[in-house]
Amino acid sequence: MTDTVELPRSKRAEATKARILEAAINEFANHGLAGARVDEIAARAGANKRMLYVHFGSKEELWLQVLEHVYAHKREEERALDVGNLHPQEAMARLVRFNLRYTARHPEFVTLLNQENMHQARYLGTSERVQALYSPLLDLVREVLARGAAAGVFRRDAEPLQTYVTLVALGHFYVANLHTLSAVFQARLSSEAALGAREAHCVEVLLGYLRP
Amino acid sequence: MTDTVELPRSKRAEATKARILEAAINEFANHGLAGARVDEIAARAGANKRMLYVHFGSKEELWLQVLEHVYAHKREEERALDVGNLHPQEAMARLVRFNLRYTARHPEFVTLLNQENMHQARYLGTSERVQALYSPLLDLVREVLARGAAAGVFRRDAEPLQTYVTLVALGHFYVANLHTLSAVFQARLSSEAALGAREAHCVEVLLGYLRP
Amino acid sequence: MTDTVELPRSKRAEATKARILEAAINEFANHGLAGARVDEIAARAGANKRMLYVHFGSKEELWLQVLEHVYAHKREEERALDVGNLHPQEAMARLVRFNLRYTARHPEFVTLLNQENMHQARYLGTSERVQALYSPLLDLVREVLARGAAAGVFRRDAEPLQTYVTLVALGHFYVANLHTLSAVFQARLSSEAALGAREAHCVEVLLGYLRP
Amino acid sequence: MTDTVELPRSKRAEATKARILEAAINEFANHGLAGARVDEIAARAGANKRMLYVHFGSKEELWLQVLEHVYAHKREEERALDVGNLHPQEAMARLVRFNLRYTARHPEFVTLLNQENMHQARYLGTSERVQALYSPLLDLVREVLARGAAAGVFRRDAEPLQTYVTLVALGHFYVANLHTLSAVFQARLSSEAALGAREAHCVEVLLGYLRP
DNA sequence: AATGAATGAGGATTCATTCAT
DNA sequence: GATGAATGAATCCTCATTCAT
Repeated sequence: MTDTVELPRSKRAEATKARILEAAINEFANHGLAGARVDEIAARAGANKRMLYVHFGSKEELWLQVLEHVYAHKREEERALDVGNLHPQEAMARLVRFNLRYTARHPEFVTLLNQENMHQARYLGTSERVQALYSPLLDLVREVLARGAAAGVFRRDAEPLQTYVTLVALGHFYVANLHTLSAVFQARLSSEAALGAREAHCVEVLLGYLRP
Repeated sequence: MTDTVELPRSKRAEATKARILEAAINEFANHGLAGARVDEIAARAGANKRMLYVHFGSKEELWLQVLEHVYAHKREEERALDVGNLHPQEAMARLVRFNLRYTARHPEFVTLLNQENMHQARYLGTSERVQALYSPLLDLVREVLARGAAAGVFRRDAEPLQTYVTLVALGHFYVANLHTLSAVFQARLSSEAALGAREAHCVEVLLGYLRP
Repeated sequence: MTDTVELPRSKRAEATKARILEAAINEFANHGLAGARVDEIAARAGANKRMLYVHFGSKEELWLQVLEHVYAHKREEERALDVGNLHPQEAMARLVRFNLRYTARHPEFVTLLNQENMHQARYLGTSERVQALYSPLLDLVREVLARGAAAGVFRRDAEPLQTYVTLVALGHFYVANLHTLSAVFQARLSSEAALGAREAHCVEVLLGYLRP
Repeated sequence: MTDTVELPRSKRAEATKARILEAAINEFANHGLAGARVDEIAARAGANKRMLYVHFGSKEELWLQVLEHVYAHKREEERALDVGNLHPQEAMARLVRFNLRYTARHPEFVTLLNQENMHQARYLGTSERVQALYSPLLDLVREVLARGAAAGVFRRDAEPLQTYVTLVALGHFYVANLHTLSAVFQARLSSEAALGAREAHCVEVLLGYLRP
């Protein structure tokens, strides 16, 4: 009996496809759509270049699937958040921390998004799964804001969408600009200490703003 | 001994170089370093491709000069800001608005920065003019924070660097993600109305946070 | 010791092979040897690509079998012609008409032949069934010419081979160049009317020439 | 003084383009559109592959230009024909011989035409120079037919277009099928003797048909 | 006999860069 | 300083063919 059980045929193909996607996320995140190399992706995936085309059709379609994948992944983690029985302020702090930490753990999300924005969302615009991109986090923000306002601990004029964008921005920007900020301020902002400090600050900002 | 006087290059050569830089900013902003085409830059500049190499040496060196140029441009406008005789809250609001509006007016700044971050600031890291990148805005933030704290209208625990980063993030993120946000929320966030609303919100967030 | 009796292959296998051949005729006729796609042939045949290799060995061998097949098919129809009891002139007219109509009904014959000529008959040259390619039509022409000459209704100096080639040429060329002729003369030469007119003309030419 | 005078710049580019076209005619004639290799064309032309794209844009556009070129070349030679002061029969014989000889001297014309027909004249169909393809030979045929009829040496019912097609077919088919005919009849039809015999026969056929 | 996955060589096309004038 | 032509290395993609069930 051995562990290296031969995968059933379709499973094996599925695995190849998954490895290619994984490698593509990496390559695209590091080099962008134009800078990424199809050969490199295949090589890193330990797959034949042809398979990339069998499974994804073209570099651009692969790009789209990568985008959809990282979006879906973040949405999934957001969906798993449960702040329903936390005090509004603690709940909001949790959301802020989650976002910052997720972004720091997944810098590829930031890079890919930025690239797609450079392309004016041309690819996402054609996605049929675009609706799946809608953020559960926005709903959570909305709900927590309402609870906080009702409880009198939050100001009543905070708009959910703006607040959501701000919340996301606080984490996203820091990660997105880690390198240039570090260069300009000659600091290692990616250290856990720096990240922790940033996290505390972001919570302060949002809760400070929301004070009634 | 001779002073290394700047040679009075022919006006025409200077103009050609300027046109190439201009075209490069555009091309790089729209397509990134890898996606940009040297032919296109030369064509748009109405210059011979060879001139690009005469003036800039290589595509990568041109990229670096573009980065330095857009950074310098923003710093220049920041330096022109004068909030010294404004009330701290009005001064801070002014800084927030300035940053958002500048970013909105210069989306290329955002795109280029994001690209450079993807490259882990490899090019800026080698820049000898990096010190010129240091932000006057940060000094302004520091000074206004101090004035506000002294006057008792701002909290005393706001760190200048964190506050500066937050201030910049609020504008930058919005512009950087205009397209994907628009796609996801099916809205035209680039309208003046939307931008105005965002501006008001950002001011609210920062001033709300800074309340003692 | 066993006789190498032809194994009664499964009916199913036989059918698969036939479908592949059919699909190959089409694909080769439309795209030529180099332009034809093995994947497409298999797909059109509703067969697995592997089967193509099992039954035919390679794309080139398949090409040869296709050639032999279409040649054999024409020869078969020629063999079925019976003009023995027709008056020489009517017999010759019949041969002309047959050839033109057959060619029009089987444009793939023309295309495949042309391709093979481009290849300088490299594949047919290696065929072991080449003798099967000898044309019964030539024998018919020879015989009718002889009868006509004997009867005094045909000139006596018409050489059978040249006459055969001319007869074939009259139909073949028209079909072979249908598209470019149509383009150049801006006419729809593939209509039944046009084909009928051409048929009448060809008969006129050959019988006119054969007048004593 | 040396003969290898350096060509003025644009002349040199022109020469490169011409060499590429020349090489392309050869490669396309021998291998067809799909079978031709761009690398091979460039190599044979002694040119860099890139130049092919600079001058022609793509393989398909090069194919079109090749077609237009060979057509134009034949039309030019046809235009140079002068049979106005020959006796109708001699004039017609001259046209037949010219066509057969031209075709034999330019087998690439036949191959290319056949290929384009296989593609259903897709490329010529998009040509803007299609009108240039109209055949002066057709006009000559028309004129000679009229003169012959008027002089009472030709039948009066010969249609010019049909007669033209027949005339062209007689030569074209022979050249087009030289290889398969040789294979089937085990003869060397490309010898001068065979060609001469074919020429005599073709003249006989046409003049025989045209007898009143 | 049949299948789906995989392969590696090769194909058209594009790129940043340099040469010759 | 400026130009048009040229270059060779890559880049994306495709193909006929084979492997492992």
